[in-house]
Amino acid sequence: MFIFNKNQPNKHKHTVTMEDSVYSLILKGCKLSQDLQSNLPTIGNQPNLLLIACDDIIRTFATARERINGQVGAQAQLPSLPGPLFYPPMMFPEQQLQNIDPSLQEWLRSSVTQAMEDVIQTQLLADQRSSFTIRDHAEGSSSTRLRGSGGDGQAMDVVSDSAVRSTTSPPLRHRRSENARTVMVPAPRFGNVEIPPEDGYTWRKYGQKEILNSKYPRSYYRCTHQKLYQCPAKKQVQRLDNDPSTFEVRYNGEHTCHMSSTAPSIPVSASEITQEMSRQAITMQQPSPTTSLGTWLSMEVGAGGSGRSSMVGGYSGGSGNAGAGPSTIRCDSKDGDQYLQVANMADAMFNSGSSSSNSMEFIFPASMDQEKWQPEDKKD
DNA sequence: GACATTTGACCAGC
DNA sequence: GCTGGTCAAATGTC
Repeated sequence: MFIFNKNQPNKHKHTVTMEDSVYSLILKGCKLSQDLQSNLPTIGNQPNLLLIACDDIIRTFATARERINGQVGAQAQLPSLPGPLFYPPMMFPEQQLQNIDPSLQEWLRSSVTQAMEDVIQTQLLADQRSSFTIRDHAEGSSSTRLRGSGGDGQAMDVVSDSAVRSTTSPPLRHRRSENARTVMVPAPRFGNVEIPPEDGYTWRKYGQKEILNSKYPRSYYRCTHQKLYQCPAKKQVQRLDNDPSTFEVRYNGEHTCHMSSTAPSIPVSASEITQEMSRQAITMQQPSPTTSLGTWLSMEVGAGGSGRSSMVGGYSGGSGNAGAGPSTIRCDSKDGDQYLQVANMADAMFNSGSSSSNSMEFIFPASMDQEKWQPEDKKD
């Protein structure tokens, strides 16, 4: 992989110009976002100004995207990529990072995470107004079956308890919470397919039970912070007899742990999972304010890809494994690496779902071990 | 040592 | 008494 070297400005002049332009555009977009955030208190109630600011940001990233796409099209075809989640950890070359305004770095570190959570909250509100909401068991609609789409392109159904019972389980007799919510979650296509995808909260398994007339056992989880914050949230996970590739995940109790100032601040309800999965799976032809730029970029850059999107942040099991997919994906195209990195950076910034801290690590790793950045052909 | 999972035992609703 | 849900000791992992 070619690394931009300020000390040799004439070397690889053309490449540097082109790539530097893409990087500059993305950094400009970041700067515009930073400006917008700082100006929010004053222009937050002025839709026209907000629109202009958002358009500028979108236009900047769209231009970057066009250049990336143009360069990719003129070069060797990049390998097929399943989606942002499965990208190998990407870092900007250290020299590139040094070119980033320190204040911008700091903003990216500290603000983007909060901004993304704000976006999620906003989308949640919109979600709650839309028809794509989960039905509480108490509502008791036996015909409720809402179809979303899983992070890897698979469908995810949200069904009421009664609907689940009528199709997959014997009649329930007792101890079912009136506020229980059931989500049908597809098993990951990669990695540990025995466990349903990460939903943003950390759970501790406290039991497993063979269920009568069911081929698969039911696992019982409670919130990891139950003791610390008296968080009552629980969930039960069971594979469907007639569709082993689908998990029935039943949520009982609301998370209260995120209300604590020291507790995780990512409120993920079942409807958020639904919303996030559907958002990830949207096939985007044009960027829009609601478009996940990273996904959009990566889908375009990953020419010949499967078109499969994925949950950013991925599945992380209790053992600390990261990602449900292949742990590494080799990119044979040296030049392609840099475009993937650009896409990954954008993805980490705008498509990060629940693992925002990891996303920031993507962009600004705590330890900039340059050896890790060695191109494949320079390792060993 | 802290925290997670596993698994047999126990409790309680039906 | 059957069954689902939970407890808690044993065990594993980092």
